[in-house]
Amino acid sequence: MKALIVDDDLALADIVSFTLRRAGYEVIVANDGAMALERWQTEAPHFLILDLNLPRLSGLEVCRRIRAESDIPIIILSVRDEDDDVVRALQLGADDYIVKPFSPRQLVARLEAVLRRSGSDRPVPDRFTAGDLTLDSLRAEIYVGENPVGHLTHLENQLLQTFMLNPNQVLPAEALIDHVWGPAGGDRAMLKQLVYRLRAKIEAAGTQTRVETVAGVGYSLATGRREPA
Amino acid sequence: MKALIVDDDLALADIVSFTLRRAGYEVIVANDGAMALERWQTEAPHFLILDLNLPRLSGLEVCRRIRAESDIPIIILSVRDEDDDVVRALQLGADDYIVKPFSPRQLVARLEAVLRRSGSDRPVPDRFTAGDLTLDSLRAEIYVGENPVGHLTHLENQLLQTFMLNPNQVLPAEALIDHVWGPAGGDRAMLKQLVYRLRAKIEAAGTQTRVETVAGVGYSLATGRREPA
DNA sequence: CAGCCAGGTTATAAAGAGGTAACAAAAAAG
DNA sequence: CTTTTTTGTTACCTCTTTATAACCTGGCTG
Repeated sequence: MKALIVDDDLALADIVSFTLRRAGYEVIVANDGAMALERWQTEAPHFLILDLNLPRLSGLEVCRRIRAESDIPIIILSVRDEDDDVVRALQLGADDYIVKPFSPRQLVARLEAVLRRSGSDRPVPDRFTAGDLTLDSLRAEIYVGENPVGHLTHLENQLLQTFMLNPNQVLPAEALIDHVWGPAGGDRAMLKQLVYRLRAKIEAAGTQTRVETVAGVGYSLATGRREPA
Repeated sequence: MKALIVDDDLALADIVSFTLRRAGYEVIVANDGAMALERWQTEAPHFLILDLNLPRLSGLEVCRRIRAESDIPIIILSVRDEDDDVVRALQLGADDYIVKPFSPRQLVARLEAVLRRSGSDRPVPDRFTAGDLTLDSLRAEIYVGENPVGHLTHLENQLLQTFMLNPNQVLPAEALIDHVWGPAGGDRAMLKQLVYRLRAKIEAAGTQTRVETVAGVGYSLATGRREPA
């Protein structure tokens, strides 16, 4: 997820930049209004952290112009905390208004609240791939390439999903049982049975990917490629 | 648009209440946490203004419980302005956090920013189309092309509308129940029945569009066209 | 070599999900 | 206040999914 930080105070921009990077975002910086618009166009960031007091083009104006064309989340970060400023910025379409000096933790929390609400936060991934096999965990459907080749039951879906989150790794039986049935929900006999049925389905699908047995320990999803060291 | 204000300080609740009413909102008040949940259930407000420091059930707990069942906008209004409090509230799913004493103008501006972002401000359009089937949700009338081909009941209308807002997507049973009956309002048996009745009507209408079952998950409205990747 | 695991296979039973239908309660219409 | 429509409830049936048990196999150990 890519952030565009707009601030003419380089030290400030650095702090914000550092904060967001640490929170796991990619960061681009612009130092004035005109540059902000340009970067916004060329870089297509996912959201903006915008100072109001900018050379060349005011923050409010930047906000207005971007809002005219895009619905991207915009968070204002400003020294001014007059009611008028806040209200005007929000009315122009900003999503939040934070007054400097700001708390990094709060900035991130507020940002994530806005992202959550805007729907641009990463939705829980519902599609997994291992080797040539793909699982659509929402539909519980498996594919080889583009072709649907089979339908899984709840438990099979759950199990394959666990495998795909840890491909080419040996997963102890206990861990698998926990992931599929939850704690105190399953036993080895049930897992054995489930593995058997899952194997039948993915073998019928005609894929390289297999569930391998690791005697005495558990199972592992082999993608056919060499396992990374 | 209906607000639920939750605050044990009656004077404060009155001020907020007055502010929102003047801004054109309908207002309901609750004075403690338990009452808040009850009112939320019975009154189905469009958003919450929530104090944190409540008798009987803390504001955070109210927030958590409501978030477990609903996506309704929640704005926290609290005297506490510790970073920890703000961050925790936002992480629990609150949309904004305003510190008392608050500015009425700013409260309204922030509220409206959240409502805008949450999409609850734009009126639901009253005409939907999916494939060759059209729904006039105001009249609860369905058409194939220009010809009216059937009349739906309230619930059927609600359900089809939900489908048409997300065509060709798998909608989990829970989500459908929520949209049709609201939180804590329906169960699978009722949904099953409702789907059965809706299917009868749209099948009788002679359309390509169908409600498909996704076993173990929910349903999906299939328009007959290829689904977008 | 006999016996005993662990794990694969097969079979069968229990549980559950979903479609259909009929009916009763509640709400709306007249 | 009666009649009609809508909604909720229950029951039944079928098909799928899941659990359980029995059996088979091959490797390992005493």
